[in-house]
Amino acid sequence: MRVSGLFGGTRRSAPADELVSHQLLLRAGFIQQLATGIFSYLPLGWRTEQRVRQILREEMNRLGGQEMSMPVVHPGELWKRTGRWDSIDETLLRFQDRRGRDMVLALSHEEVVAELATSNVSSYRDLPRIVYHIQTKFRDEPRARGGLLRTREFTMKDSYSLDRDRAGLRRAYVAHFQAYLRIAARAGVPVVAVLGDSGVMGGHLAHEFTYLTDVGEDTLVFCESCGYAANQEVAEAALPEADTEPLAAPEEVETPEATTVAQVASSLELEAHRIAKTVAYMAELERGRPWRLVLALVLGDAEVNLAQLRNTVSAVDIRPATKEEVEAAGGVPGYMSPRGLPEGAALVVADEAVRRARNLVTGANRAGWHVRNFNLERDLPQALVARVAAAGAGEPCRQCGSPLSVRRGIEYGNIFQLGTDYSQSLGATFTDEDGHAHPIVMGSYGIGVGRLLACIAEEHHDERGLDLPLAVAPYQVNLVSVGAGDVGEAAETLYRSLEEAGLEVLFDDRPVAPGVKFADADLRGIPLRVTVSPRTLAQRQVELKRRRGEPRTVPQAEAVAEVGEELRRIGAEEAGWAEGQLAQVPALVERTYFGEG
RNA sequence: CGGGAAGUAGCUCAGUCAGGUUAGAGUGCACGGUUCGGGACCGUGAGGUCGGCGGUUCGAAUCCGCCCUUCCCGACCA
Repeated sequence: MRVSGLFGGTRRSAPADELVSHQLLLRAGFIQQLATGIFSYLPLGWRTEQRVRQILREEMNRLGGQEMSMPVVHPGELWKRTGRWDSIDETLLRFQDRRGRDMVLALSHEEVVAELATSNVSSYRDLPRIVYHIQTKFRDEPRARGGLLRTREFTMKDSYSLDRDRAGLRRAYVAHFQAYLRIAARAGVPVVAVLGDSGVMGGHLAHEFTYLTDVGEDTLVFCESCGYAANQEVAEAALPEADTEPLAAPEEVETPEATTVAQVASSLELEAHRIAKTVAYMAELERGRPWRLVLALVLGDAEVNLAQLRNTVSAVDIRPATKEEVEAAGGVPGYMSPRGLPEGAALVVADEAVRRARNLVTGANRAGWHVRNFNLERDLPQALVARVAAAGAGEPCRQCGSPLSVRRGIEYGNIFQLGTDYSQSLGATFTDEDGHAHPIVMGSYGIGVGRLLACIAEEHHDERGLDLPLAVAPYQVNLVSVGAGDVGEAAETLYRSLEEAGLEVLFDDRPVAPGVKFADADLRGIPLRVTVSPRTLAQRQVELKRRRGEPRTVPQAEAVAEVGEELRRIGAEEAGWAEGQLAQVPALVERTYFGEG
């Protein structure tokens, strides 16, 4: 490809306050935004996307996946049958066709796969199967952000496993677990696997594959000592021992101006974890029904784990309550607790650690007052008890007791053990050897292609621009001619020779100053630059330079061979790096819990 | 959806507080010339419903109201 004919050039500037990786993808002419969270891929970006897709295909095929294609537009009816029409909020984009029928833009394809299975799988002989496609998804996210990090329209590689039992599901799950690590390694992105939330996909066990970076929007909890790793949404710290001190009688105590945990702790001269903190939320427990006040009770030094709270009360949606909503239920902000609220005013969920502690301090629902000697089981027997406190840095690991650490990351893919929820609601069954019908056991596995691209850009750039791995770069070689005349002809000849040798070349043939070409080459991040100039030509040589390496010259006559050799070296180095990343996989699989079977 | 900010040339932004000639810069684009190994220089030129609608005013990019769009921070996910 000639730069002179390329659709989409580079830009000198990009909007401020965007992620660096996003700015570079914009400036390099890889992507362009059309609307919030909706992007076009320009030719260079598209080629990189295709490279990533190729890696996905190879790894999916390798584990026995069969590529296919499923529709983007689904009848709403199908989603009503699995309940997701009601259980998913506005993230699911709904509309009607000309006949007034409900339709949805797919945000994943569990329904369609299960529906396909009803007619394409009938016997245990038709199992196991793994199908996948790489296709557009739409999720009307409340807030798209960070360029490709979080878009509304995006490409996902989603695969689905169909098995007769949990043992089969476990095999497919482990195969994907390994493949996802391989894919990231091949794309040049270091990732870790963490326990994840099964969320709207339903199901039981889930892992997420995360690129660790401070700009990530996920919070992960790690134990350096035993390797426990989980998204904070599902992370659990070790539970404290149950208190054994005798229950004391409740006693109101005046705490003027003490509306925060810190103030109460200091005013009563006690530690924060001796306080039962109440956090108020409003939850939509059933679609279309009025929202309900939900009070979460955690120890004073803990934060509420919203995902866990949401799962505990099976909420469709949940958000922090406003002061007005708290007051409407009879609560006094700053001094609130579920204790003493009118019967049924709120759904109360207490953290297990609160249940185990005795004689805590909590709000009196009266301005300026708290209560000593609060005991959950005695004073609030109706409260639900669950693990709704978030595991934070420094808390003891549930597996080994070592202090946990917290980091940020970008989730590029995840895997779910679905079980039989979808197959049961859509009637996807198979017949076993004895003629009995059973629901098919399903798994689902997703990778965000654009998000992976964002991770690649985040990992591979410097102040000059992108520095892409050969495995995903839009072209292998960036040929640059400096000057016209003989140089131009020599460059043309080399361009043809490189292409004839089967190499993918971006040829900057524009009649512009060398500095412009070099700056653009650096910005686009193609791994190998080849320069033909009067200076090199005078000695019958051309220059080879890796994106971040030192230039060297090679004889003009051997240029094609030298370029091929250099590309092989780059490829070998990347493969070596990937092997290093993957060396730990067997141990990781060994110590990772994948469920029974 | 809550909080904050912004919409002016293809792009990045001044100008708006304090209303008043023909609305600016840099960059990009076109043409000419000089250059030719790190976004070089000189000249000429094209390019704008100042996000939209309404209001105030002799007069609105500027003040007021409503709406739309976009970004950032929170609550949600590949």
